[in-house]
Amino acid sequence: MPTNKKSVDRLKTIKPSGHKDENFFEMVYAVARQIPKGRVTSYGAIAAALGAKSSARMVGWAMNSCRKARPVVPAHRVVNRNGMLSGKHHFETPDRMEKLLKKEGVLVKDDKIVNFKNLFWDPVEGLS
DNA sequence: ACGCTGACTATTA
DNA sequence: CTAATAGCCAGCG
Repeated sequence: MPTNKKSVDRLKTIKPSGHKDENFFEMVYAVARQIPKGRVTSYGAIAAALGAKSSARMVGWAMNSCRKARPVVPAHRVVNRNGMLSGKHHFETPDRMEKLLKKEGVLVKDDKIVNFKNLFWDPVEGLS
């Protein structure tokens, strides 16, 4: 899959074990875990950071498996490009995501993150 | 092996 | 402005 060299190298620094793309999920998790508390990012942004710009869907799929991920993955900080909580129905309870976000100071209105533009965290910038 | 599904997105109408 | 479309690719029946 993916492999934007720069991004991958940077990720290896964070999560050294990279050699194969089986780690795609792990890489996604690695990025997700870097999201600062109270900030959010998008599936596409993560995908782009991994060099898989057009595979945002796989990032979402990775999130699907994040329940069993070892260190906890803050999946609630990952939303779609419009700042909408498209994945809330995949949590234990539909209101889980929203609650976690509010707990971190992120306001949510109509399944959409308020002031999303300012709260958005770009993985590429964040990891640089 | 095949086709459908989807926590996405960018593009076109 | 909204709606349909087409890439995307790992699971699952």
